[in-house]
Formats: sequence, C-alpha cells, structure tokens
Amino acid sequence: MGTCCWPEKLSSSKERVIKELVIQGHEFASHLQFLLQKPSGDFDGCLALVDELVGKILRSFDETLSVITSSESAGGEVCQNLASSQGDSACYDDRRSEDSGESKKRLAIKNKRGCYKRKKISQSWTTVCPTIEDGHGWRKYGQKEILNAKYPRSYFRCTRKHDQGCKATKQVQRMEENPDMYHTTYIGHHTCRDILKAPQMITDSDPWESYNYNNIVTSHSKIPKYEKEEEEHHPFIGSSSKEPKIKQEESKEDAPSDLTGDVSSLDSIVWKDLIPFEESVDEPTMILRPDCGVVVDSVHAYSCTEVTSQSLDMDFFVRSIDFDCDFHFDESELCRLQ
DNA sequence: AACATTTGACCATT
DNA sequence: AATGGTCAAATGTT
Repeated sequence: MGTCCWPEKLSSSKERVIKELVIQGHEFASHLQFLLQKPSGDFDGCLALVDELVGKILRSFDETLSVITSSESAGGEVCQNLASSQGDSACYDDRRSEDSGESKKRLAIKNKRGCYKRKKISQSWTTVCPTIEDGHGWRKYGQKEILNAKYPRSYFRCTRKHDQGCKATKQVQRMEENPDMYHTTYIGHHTCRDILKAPQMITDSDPWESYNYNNIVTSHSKIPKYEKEEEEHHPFIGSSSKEPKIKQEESKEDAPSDLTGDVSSLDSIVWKDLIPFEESVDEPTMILRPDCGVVVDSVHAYSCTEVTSQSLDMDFFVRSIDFDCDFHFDESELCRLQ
C-alpha cells in the first residue's frame, strides 16, 4: 500500500500531475488568494474572476486525477487507495460466476434480497466530526450492531445513486470514547454533479463558505420527529439523509432557518468541507475540517485548525496531499518544471 | 403519492 | 461460524 511508487513509464504522468496540480493549481490559488485579500469593497467587483479561478482550480484537480486514474490502468500498477471502486461490479460478477453451484442456485431462485455486489474497500477515508453533515445528500440504507462497539454503525449511500449512478457511500458510527463525535468512513467518491450549483453560491464574503455549498455552517442536523428516543443514541445518524436533501434541492434560503433550531451547541463548531476536492477530484485523499480530526485512509492523519480564506496556501495542500504511494512533490522537481 | 428510514434477511469475507 | 455490508419490504413522514 504505502510503497506503491510511480513506475518509470509513469514519470510523464507524474510531471503532468505536478504541472496541473502544483504549478497551475498553485498559480490559480495564489491569484485567488490575492483577490481575497483585497478590501471587501474591491472584492465585490472580482466575483466573476473569483468564480473563474475556482473553476480553474477545480479543473486542475479534475485533470490531475484523471491523469492519475488513467496512469493506473496504463501502468497496471494500482495505488490501492486510488484504485477505483467504480469498476468493481464486473469483478464481482466474474467472481460470482465462479462461485459454487450452490450459490448460483440460490441466486437463480431468489434473485432479490441479498443479491448484491459488495464493493471492495479501495477508496476510503475517514473523518471524526461532531456532526455527520457534510453537504452531500445521503440516504440511509442500513444499520448494524458492531461487535464490541457501543453504538451501531449506520450505512449511507448517495441520494444520487440511482439517477446519476453515484457510488459514494459512507459509514457513520458514534465514537465510544467521545459520543459527541462521529467517526465517518467515506467509501468511494461522488460522481454526481450537484456541484454545478456551486458557482451560484459564491456570493459570500467568506469564499470558503462558498465551498460549503449547502450552508453547513448554519444548517446543523435536525432530529426528525420520528426519531423519538433513538435520538439519544444517534441523533444525526437518523436524520442525515433528509437534511442534505433539503439543502441539495431548492432551499438555499429556508434551509438555514429551518435547521438551526435545536442544535445551538454546534453553532460554535464551524467547520467547512472543501467539497470541491471531494467532488471534482476523483479521489479526495484529504478533507480539511477545522475542529475535526481528519484521518485519511485510516493511516494518514491531518489536523488543521486554521485554514481560512486568509491562509489559503497551496503549499499546505501540496504538503498534505498523500496519494499513499510515495508520490512526493519535492521542491527540486517543482523548480525543474517551473 | 413520493420519498426516507427501519429492520430482518441474505450474502461476502475472513 | 462469526462478522459486517447490502438489499428490500414494511413502515413512517411530508
């Protein structure tokens, strides 16, 4: 896992990645930073430019990831972390076809409940947060008691699974040590395109908040009425899939007022997802959440508490990005390419 | 009625 | 066999 290197034949890909991510991304981000540092009066006139830069940065990440993804298939060597789970269905079908006759028989007879393809855990990253809200629309599809765990684990899939084939899922479990926190494991990335709404929301004085397409800052999870006594054990888990949906749809205006009511204790916990990374980058290997411990792939931990619009620093991102395959952006490489 | 959640059954993996 | 992930019918909510 951690020793997956870039094969020689991929060196050009590496250069492309560096060019895309470090040079262009850095350039755009620096430009953006410059704009953001302007006095707010001047800033208003730059909204279109900011919008454009954000688009460029996103494109840069998109391009980067597409290079990485294509390199994997071309080179035959797969960084496990980045190995797409998208194509796992065929794999499973094959495996299944080789399965025992008994298994086949059961399938043929039932072909309904339980006939599913379990995805390989190839792309996953975890977060620890006081909320399971992350700006995406999730639908709960299961819950399990976990051995030796006090709290059950809830399973969510993207609400766009069916209409857009988005394969992102997540598992949420309240932490025993700290029941106020939720341990969330994201599996697979969003391929749905709700992100398209993003530019419309870049009207805030705080640009990071714009990344927060769904007003996470003010929309804390609300316990649904029918959650009843369950709320004591996992209030957010039961409600999450409703709320993001509200936000994903029309309610940019009314969602906040609707959702701020009863979790005032979270008002001080202002964390913001860098959703563009999660959305546009094929595989988000990093999530930044001030106030939250962030664990990537259960191995690489990042903790950031001071990432704001004023401290937007591409170097930080570059240092933090870890493809889990010994791929480094070293300074000399950067200089050489520049 | 449409959509979301709950929950037990089923299946894959170890 | 144990454990955990997924499915889908039943049920609840809007």
